[in-house]
Amino acid sequence: MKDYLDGLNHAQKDAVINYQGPSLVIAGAGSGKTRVLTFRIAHLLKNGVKPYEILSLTFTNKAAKEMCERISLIVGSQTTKYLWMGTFHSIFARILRKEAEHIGFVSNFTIYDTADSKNLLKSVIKEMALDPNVYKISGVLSRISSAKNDLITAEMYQSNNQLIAHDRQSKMPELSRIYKLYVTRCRNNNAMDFDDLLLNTNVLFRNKPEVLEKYQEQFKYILVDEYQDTNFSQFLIIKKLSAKHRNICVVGDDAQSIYSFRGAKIENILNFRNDYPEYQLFKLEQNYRSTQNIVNAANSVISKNRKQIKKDVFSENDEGELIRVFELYTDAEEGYLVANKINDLRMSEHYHFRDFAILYRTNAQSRIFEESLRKKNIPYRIYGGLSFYQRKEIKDILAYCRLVVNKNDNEAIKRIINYPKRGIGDASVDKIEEISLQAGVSMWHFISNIDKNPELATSGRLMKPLLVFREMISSLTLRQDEYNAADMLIQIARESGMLKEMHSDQTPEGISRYENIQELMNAVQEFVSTFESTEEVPTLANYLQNVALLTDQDTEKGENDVVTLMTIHASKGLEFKNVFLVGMEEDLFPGELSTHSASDLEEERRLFYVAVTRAEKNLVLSYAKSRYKWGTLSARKPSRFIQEIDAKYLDWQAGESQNNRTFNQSFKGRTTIEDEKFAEQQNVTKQMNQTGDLQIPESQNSSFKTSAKLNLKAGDIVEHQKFGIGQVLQINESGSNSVAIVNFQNGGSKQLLLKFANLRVIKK
DNA sequence: CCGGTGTGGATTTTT
DNA sequence: TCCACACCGG
Repeated sequence: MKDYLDGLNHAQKDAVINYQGPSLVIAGAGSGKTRVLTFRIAHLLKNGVKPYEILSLTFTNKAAKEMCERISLIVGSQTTKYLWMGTFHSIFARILRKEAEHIGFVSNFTIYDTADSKNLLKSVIKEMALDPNVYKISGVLSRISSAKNDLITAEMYQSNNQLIAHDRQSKMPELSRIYKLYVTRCRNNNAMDFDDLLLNTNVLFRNKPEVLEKYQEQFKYILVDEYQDTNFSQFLIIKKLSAKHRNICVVGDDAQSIYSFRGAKIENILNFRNDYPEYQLFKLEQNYRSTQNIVNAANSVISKNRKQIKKDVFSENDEGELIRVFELYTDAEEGYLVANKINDLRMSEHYHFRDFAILYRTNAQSRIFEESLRKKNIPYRIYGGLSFYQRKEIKDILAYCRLVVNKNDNEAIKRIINYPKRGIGDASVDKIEEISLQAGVSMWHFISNIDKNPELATSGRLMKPLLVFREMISSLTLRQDEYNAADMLIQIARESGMLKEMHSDQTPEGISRYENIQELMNAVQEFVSTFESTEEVPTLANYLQNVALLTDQDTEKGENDVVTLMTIHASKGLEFKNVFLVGMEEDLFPGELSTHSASDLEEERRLFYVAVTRAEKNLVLSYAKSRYKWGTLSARKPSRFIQEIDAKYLDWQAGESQNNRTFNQSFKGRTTIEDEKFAEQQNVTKQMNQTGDLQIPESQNSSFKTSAKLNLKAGDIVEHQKFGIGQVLQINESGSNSVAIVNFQNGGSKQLLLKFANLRVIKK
């Protein structure tokens, strides 16, 4: 008996040691899925399989990294280093770079993220002189994306009568041509979008059987995590790669398939038995995470779905508390309740803030909870929103890097040719693009030859800045292999003028931008340092290779003790001692979505299941009987899914304080709570208390947007959207701009350019 | 380069 | 209703 297997239960162990042939591991929520996956790989390695013969695919970098670390603990990091472990996109990007010439790309191709794709698509639609109100960027892009995920190339699209008919019916007959031109432009730019990484891998394997064979031979064992979330394109890659050895292990839970809107096909996991008839089935059914009540309640909901693989998830933990359902009158009341409950539980059970999560269906729902948490001085962190790599300043500086590495990247050049401003205006950029497109060359090619064709410079004024720009980029390009990525980044930041631009901007936004650049530099420095013991050189090109595939979660900082707010989608795979599932009204969640087919309903039910199974100890469901949406207050009903939970697991409670509180249902304003405590808060003299904290009453009519006309004076208390509460120390008038120096509660004093500041006045 | 005005869109989003 | 954006005029 090998000791490293001892900690596994029977089912887990079975799934680990039977590693030959196709395996389907159905892993119920909280059943130790990652454990099985890591131990299975470790077990393969212990049984003499070479690390480079193992291909292990995940959906997030975080999952890959975590798994790698856990395997290292068993077999050592020298071995795991050679595993092919990563996200679908990063692994196949790696293969595509290696084999780029087989499909007509250059190895240094740029990976376009969604924003890049949108920009490109925008200019395609403009180029084709189509009405952008008819051809909406996001709609068109999602059509193209789903075509790609179904492996329908532009050529196939064109000759697919059904699709063409559909487009004609939806009044977008040009979609097929847009798709084609978009693909052409990507190719011209030597760029691939996310979907291309998968599509082109399929194309590569289809067109070059000898290449496919090479990888089929190499990857003797293939493992796929979260198999229920794979799309058709991913499915086919796996199928092709595993065709030779047929040692494929897929792990997942059909009950947690919640990404169909992104092309995920639950059928992939449901039909595994048909694709690999000789498969072995392993079911992990013991849930180690949650109390019996939570597990049983979750089961009672998901059992109503038709499309599913039968399993019997159970818990041997304590029976636990009943699930509490709170019916409240308004969202403000809901926020108040959640904040109160967090404090109560924290006091009575000694939980940390990080033991709490507030989960909701859509990001927009977070606001009311932010407010209520802030009022009670409960620290929190919102996940979602703009990711680090999506920030303008980061995208800008990376665009410089991209251009240095890939001269065909027109999207990059357009982004930074006049940033910081150097006198090459929009009209000139359009002209340059037009001429170079007609000439069939990249914009960079045109610019770098501008002195040979001076007559092409649209105006004499343009020549000089173009030459300066060319000189800067050329000079950086020459250096790119001499210096490492970190040094290059600094040089780019300096020589482009970006650093200067950032530095001179002393608004809080400007300061934060500067800090972001700094943070990027740290990340690059870290990347460089991982190369220390290797012979490879951490060039800028190397760094750029996967940067588009990084997301915010990968740069996660050390975890603070804070309450977590996120969407249910984002919570997948995580667990919390106490979960508040809020906004559980029918129209938000769900049943009455605009499109409600039977399978949509089932997916919503799975989403609900995912949410419920995040909780370990306490689960609170809440909904408001009335809620503002788009400015209108209307009556709400509880989500049908609450009723679908077997009633014996529920503890219904009306608004907690009906005894000592009266509810104002006249709905004037959003606050309808009128209890002593709250009234007290309203009357609190708005000043700093001993600890320097502020007790802030909800101000009724002030909003964040009228900052330009605030007329602040020293001594005023203000609230900034990002920086929180502070007191104005001083106002400086400089020309037409007023600058306030504000002392913020947390984060010291900052200068605010009032024009830009998202301020509201708390007290004059 | 700005500020004012008009318009359209308002699920979820691991890559 | 509330936000981001495109557009226009000074």
